[in-house]
Amino acid sequence: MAAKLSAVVDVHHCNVSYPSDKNQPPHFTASPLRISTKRFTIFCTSSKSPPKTAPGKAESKKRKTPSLSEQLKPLSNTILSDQPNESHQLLSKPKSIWVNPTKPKPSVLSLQRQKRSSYSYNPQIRDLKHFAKKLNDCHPADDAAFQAILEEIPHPPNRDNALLVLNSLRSWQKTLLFFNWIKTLNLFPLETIFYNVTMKSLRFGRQFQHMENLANEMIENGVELDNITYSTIITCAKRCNLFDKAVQWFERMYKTGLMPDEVTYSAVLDVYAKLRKVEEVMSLYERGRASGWKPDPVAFAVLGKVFGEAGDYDGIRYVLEEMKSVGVQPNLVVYNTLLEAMGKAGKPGLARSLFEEMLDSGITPNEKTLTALIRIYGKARWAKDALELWDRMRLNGWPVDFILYNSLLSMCADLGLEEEAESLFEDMKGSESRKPDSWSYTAMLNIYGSGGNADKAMRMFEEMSDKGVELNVMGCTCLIQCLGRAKRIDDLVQVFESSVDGGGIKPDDRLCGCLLSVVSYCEGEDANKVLACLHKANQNLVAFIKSLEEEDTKFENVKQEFKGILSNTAVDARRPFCNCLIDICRNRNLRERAHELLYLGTMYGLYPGLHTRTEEEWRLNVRSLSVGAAHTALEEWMQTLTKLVQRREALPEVLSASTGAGSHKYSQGLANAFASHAEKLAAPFKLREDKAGLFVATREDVISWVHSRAASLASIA
DNA sequence: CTAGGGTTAG
Repeated sequence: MAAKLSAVVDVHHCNVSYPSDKNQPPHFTASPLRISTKRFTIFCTSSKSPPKTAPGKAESKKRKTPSLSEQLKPLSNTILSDQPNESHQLLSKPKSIWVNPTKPKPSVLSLQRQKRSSYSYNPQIRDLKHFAKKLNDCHPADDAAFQAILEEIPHPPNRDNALLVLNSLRSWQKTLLFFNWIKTLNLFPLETIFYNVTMKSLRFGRQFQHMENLANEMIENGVELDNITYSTIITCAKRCNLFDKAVQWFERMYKTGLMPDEVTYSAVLDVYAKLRKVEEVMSLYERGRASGWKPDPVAFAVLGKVFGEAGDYDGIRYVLEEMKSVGVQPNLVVYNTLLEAMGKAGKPGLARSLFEEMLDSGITPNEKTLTALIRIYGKARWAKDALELWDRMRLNGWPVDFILYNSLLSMCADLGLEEEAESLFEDMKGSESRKPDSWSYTAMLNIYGSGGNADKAMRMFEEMSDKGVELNVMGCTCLIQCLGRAKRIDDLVQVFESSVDGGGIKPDDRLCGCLLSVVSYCEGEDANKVLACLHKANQNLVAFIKSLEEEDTKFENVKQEFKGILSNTAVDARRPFCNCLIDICRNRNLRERAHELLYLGTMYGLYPGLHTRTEEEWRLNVRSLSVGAAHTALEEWMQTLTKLVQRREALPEVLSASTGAGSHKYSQGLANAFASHAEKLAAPFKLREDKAGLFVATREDVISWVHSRAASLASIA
């Protein structure tokens, strides 16, 4: 199926060798490749081609939670007949499996929606609305006052009157009080609709327990639960994050012989989407299709969301193809969902063309559409498209809200558009309804921080406290990064202390990573001051740095400590931690330690694709490495290549190293640093003129480099 | 919110 297709193993991708380590924490993605090697080496010292498939991959993909079909087994034995439903069929158009027309199609959903009774006009509507307003205005804690108002109901509380009032109450507490009052009056039997209306209010207040009590009361009193009841229960459970409850009530429908209709069905689809259970969503979807269901835009929005969250482009394409084959025209929400999904799948170009398609079909974008696109262009650093879209927004008068304003500011930060951001920021200050908030200030701190403008960043910081806008942890991180780069360590300490001790900011792993990077390029007293800050946020990390500096610390200890630290670190922050720690070692002349850390980082999967091989070319990819880590990796690689040459093993024609072009305006330097280190090693890599950040050497270059180096070493000896 | 399902910011 789609999710599996995108997980296909990249055969050019797995050449790092790992000694087996059985004690890895469960959340480390162990490499599927375990070429056993006794040597302490990061790169494979065998030139044999890597296997096409990775042993153990299937193992690691094995699901830990039961699939929906497993969960619904009791159901499928009673109601559904077993059907072949292989997941790999999903990308193709579902075929009709039910060839024999005398056998009925097994059905998982009713093709007809729940019918609802029509309201008749209530001549007392004015009086009753007024009455409901009095109940709504009554103080929420004053039960006696509420009861007193109830007694003054202007018309007899018969079925229609009671229903009208019940529908007009706002808070769930009052709805429940009124519902119970009607029940005690016992003037007429309470039909399903009374429960449904009450439940709707409970859902609004996220009162699942009350809701479940009512549902059980219905069962006890023999009141029928219909599709509206179930979908309300299921979506309430979902909003309260009680997903098992949602599934439980859904299963109960089948057990009692009630077929879900498409509304209930897509509510459940969304439950599985929220749980990110892609396969379950698809299984349900496919079963629905096999039952003759023609999904509507809401169902496609759910599908789009689930693939977007998985970053699964094949899945998104599948949704688009399905809509076409079913004949459903996407609406605004579907487009918004798919645009968002394209962004998450890292496809800005396809998001752009989908947006144009949406405009061509006559749909006007709303704030959410534009927020998604602006964000995508910003993250992709597509300045031209971002600015062009911004122009079109103004030109066409497309809707703008506060979130979109802040997203535009963040986009400016991503692209380093300082002037544009400043003028937008001034606009916001001048407006009544969109005064800059902590998001807006964070974006400005980000801009000045990444631009190295410490003075302006500090001015923003002061302005925030003047205006009473709270600094959040991300703003704090941007500011500290900026002050660190400007070597304004005393200001840095002051900002850290005022925001962590006084301002109630809880340092997160990103902030720690930022402090760690400042430590890596500071010396002496400055480094100690920053370490003291870091100590308040993460004691173990500081202890680990100290142990790295001690000569008699054994590799085994480094390994254990580092593993412990990484396990307690957010996944996104692990590689930056490792990069900074390597830089710290290099800047303190602890080169062996740097190699140990790079080795461990590779083992724990922090540098996937560090080394890639095809038959013609081997490449060292250091674009996600810090300068020190890149130096270390280059040294390591040259050592490995030396061994291969000495053992006369085959090398590919081309050996290359990629530092990346550094698409961020302020993130240059890795290529330069790499070039000078290659020069220092006299390594034969030449920067390719036509490809930014790509260093290339031929096989012959490398072989002669190894020989000349051996010769010079021999002459020294 | 006139009984039920889907979409916006590090």
